[in-house]
Amino acid sequence: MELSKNFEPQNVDAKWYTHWITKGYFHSTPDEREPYTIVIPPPNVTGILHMGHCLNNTIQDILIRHARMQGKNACWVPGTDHASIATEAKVVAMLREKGITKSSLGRDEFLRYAWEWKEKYGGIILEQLKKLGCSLDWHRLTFTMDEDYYKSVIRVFVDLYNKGWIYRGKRMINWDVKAKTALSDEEVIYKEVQSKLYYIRYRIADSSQLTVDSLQLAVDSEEMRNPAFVGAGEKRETRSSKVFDSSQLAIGSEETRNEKRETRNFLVVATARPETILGDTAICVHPDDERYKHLHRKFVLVPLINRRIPIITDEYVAMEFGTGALKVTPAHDVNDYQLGKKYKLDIIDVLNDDGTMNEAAQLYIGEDRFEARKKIVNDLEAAGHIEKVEDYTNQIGFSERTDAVVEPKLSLQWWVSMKHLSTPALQAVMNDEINFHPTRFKNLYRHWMENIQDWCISRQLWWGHRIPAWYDEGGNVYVAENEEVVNKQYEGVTRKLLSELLPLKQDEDCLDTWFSSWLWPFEVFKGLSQPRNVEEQYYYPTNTLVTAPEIIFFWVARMIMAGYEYMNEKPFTDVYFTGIVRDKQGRKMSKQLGNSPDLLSLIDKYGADAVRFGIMIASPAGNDLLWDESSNEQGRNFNNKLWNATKLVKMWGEKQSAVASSQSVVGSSQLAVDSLQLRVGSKEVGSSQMTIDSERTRNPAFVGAGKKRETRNFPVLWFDSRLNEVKAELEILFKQFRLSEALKTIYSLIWDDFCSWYLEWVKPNYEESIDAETYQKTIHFFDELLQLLHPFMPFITEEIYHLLAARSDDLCVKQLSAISYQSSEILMQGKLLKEVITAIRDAKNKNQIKSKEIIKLHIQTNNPEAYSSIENILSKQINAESIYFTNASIANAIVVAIETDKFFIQTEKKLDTASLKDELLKDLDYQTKFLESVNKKLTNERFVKNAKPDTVELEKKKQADAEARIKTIEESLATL
RNA sequence: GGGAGUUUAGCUCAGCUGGUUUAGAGCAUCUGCCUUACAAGCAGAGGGUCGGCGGUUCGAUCCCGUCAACUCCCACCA
Repeated sequence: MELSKNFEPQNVDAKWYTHWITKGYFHSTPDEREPYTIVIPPPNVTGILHMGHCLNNTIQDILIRHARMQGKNACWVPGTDHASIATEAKVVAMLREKGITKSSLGRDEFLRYAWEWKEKYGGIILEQLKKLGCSLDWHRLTFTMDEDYYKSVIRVFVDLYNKGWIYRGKRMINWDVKAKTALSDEEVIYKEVQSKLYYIRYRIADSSQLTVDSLQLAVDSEEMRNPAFVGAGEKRETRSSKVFDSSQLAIGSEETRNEKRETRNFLVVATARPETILGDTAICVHPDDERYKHLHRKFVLVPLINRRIPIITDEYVAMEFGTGALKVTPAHDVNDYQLGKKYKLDIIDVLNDDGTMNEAAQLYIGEDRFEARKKIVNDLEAAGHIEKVEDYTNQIGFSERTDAVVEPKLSLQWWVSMKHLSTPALQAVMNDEINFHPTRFKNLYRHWMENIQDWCISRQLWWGHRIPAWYDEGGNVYVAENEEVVNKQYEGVTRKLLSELLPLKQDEDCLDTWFSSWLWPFEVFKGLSQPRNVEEQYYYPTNTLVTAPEIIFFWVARMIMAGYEYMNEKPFTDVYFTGIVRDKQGRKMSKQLGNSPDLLSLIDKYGADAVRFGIMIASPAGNDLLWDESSNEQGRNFNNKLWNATKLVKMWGEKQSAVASSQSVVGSSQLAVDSLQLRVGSKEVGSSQMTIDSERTRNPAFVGAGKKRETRNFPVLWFDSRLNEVKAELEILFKQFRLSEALKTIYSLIWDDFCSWYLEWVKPNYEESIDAETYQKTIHFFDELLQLLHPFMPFITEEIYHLLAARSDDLCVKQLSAISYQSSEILMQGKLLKEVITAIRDAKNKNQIKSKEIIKLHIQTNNPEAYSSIENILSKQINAESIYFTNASIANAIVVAIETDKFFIQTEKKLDTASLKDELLKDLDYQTKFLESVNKKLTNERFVKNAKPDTVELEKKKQADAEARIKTIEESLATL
């Protein structure tokens, strides 16, 4: 069969994926083997494969395929997340295009559309994962809103409610005005924004107004902390009447820093959000601020609407910021809200849910907050209330999902108290029951867990798990799995009374997406819906979680909590945190920037293997990677290298097998091997014309006829040891999750050791054929290399595996063989051989001797034995017609020194002695300096006394070697 | 403001808890090759006071301190 010039992945990838699926290799069922389980971080149903997914899932596939080849029962569970906000946003947008609004549809109708959308588009990302080669067990596909899963989420809610850990409370939350929903802190992204700081004059209320000293109430710290107590604007009429002392008004006013400010009549406040002054209910200054001491307990008027608000004092205010006076808008700022609670201020919410001004604002009703801002600035200006406007850079929160500016908003939400849940979850990580890779994420985790905040779990959305709470018209709340249970549970006095009234109404809101995904590691095995079932017992706890560090709190921490709470066991043993994929300039890949490449077109262009290679080659655990398309080229080139090696070996096979089939001897004995040194006439094609010509066979692999067999086929022996050496290294790298390193190691083993050295060493001479034993060994080595590479690049390896020989099995499930003996002696010899070849090639190159040009090589060595098994390879690799051993220096030759041996290259060509001399002098200089540094150590008594004996020995050897080298170089210089 | 990480060749990174010659890869660069598997390749080469300064040590890229730059996370001064 003729193989194409280059590897063409386009036809290969799909063929093998289908084959693997047909064979059921990815499907796992419990058996007697040790399980190795990974649950996929479920991508959003709205998701489209991006570089982050690519990295993440490639890593998981590598781990799973590796485990599968190690003989473990590998199970990788796929699934998708319903992603309430993201999906609802997509569905709303789709409906909008059709001219339909969500509210006009009603909940049930809307959900019908949403499900339809999910069925139609929700599986795209899964198909993309198949293209990438992910060996997921598709029988186990799970969706976070599957019937059983849904019920389990609800059950968990009810359970936590009954434990008293879920409560309903009013609190300042992040409000997404576009999605009209609450956001958790984690869903808010702060960005630096250029804005303006407006200095606004508030007129000080006239002397007939009241003072406010009694407003400075004691702080009820208990109430401050417990969000459950935060009642709706518990306004209290606490202002006592006290006659204003007008004499205080003028005092201190001249001391203000800004003379121009009309302090006598005005108080100036700096704000970035002038539209919120309509919700102001106080002005706050620092109690020690001399500039404002005369204003304590006085009032000001809110511009434009003339609401009278008190001036209060609190140490919270930063004197150096702005004017040192802070406007307090409890409904629209988290800190102001705290102040409002502390001083029992009115709470005036001036915004509607969609971010427009409401009636309470009095002005600009129905206008968007940003529109209102423009208008109020004009109006304030016109009324002389603006003192100045400064440019100002501040941090503004944006919704992660809709990119709308987040509005702090007071609202009634459902919360989970995290104290009880977090304790075991923190311990598990701190005492290494669960291992983080890299370990430094432990610190981050601990810090967060020790300062954990209660979790706001309600979202004002329809797509998701509807909160199982029912209300009667009296405002009473009933929580249970469904309405029937509510009715049953509350039978008796309360319910009897209620049943005569209006029916119960279920909470309109849904649960936060993470409130379902924290059950993922066990609920994919129905650990909660069917407790203690066979699968859960077998697969749980899972082995490795692979995820991005960004969601360590969103998801990882919460899964650990849920695992201990509901399974009494950790959800996974190892957590591998991938880096964040960035572009060449170090920017995070994002839709907005448009710097995220289209993965499918990359796969089309380079093949899945090359893309997998590209993303893996430089992505150490936990470190970000700067991704660049050129890394795919490296992957593609590697594909071609493998492909060409295949062509070479197959070519040998075609020649070899034609003869071997008649001989049918595969290295069964020493004699058989010798007799198999064949040659095939190059021009003849038919096997009948093939000839055996042992005389003419000079396969360099077989040298030193008198040697013991073990030392004879040096390339095979060497590569065998080298391969096993690397296998041992790889085992360690896999244990440490250093997959990028592992790939580099395999890459170099294949490209350098196998292709550049081994294949060249065993390559038959022109028009000769390879011997059967070497050929069989080569196939065997190739198989093992493909196996090592398979987890990283599954498609091409499977393809080549089947091209190399007729197979009854598949590489995908081929079990890795045990690591066998490595001969350090042979490895050392191989190293020497490589060094000598390189040095002599370099010498030829430097002397303008073409590599093809034939030379004579003389070796001066104390140990000619060391060369006996490698000299034939050596002469072939450097194009030497003969190798001689000598005791004396050879005149007019290029001299190369390696350790204590000297190599004299004789050639027809006239040598440039001047440049040779330069080279030698340079080397001499280097060696002399080196020797000095070694001598310095060895003459240092303290070094000899304190250093480990081994180290001293090593230094002594270095000394001896350097001295020998210097002697060699000096001798060589003398001969020139 | 609090915490973490990074800083090694032009670029991207190794260097696994102090001595493997005076630090390694891969890209990129340069030189020579269309050599019979591979020019998306082969054979070679050059390139680094290991961010700065101190300290510990016989010895520091590695340990400690400090400064600097960059990145991320947390907190949010209107």
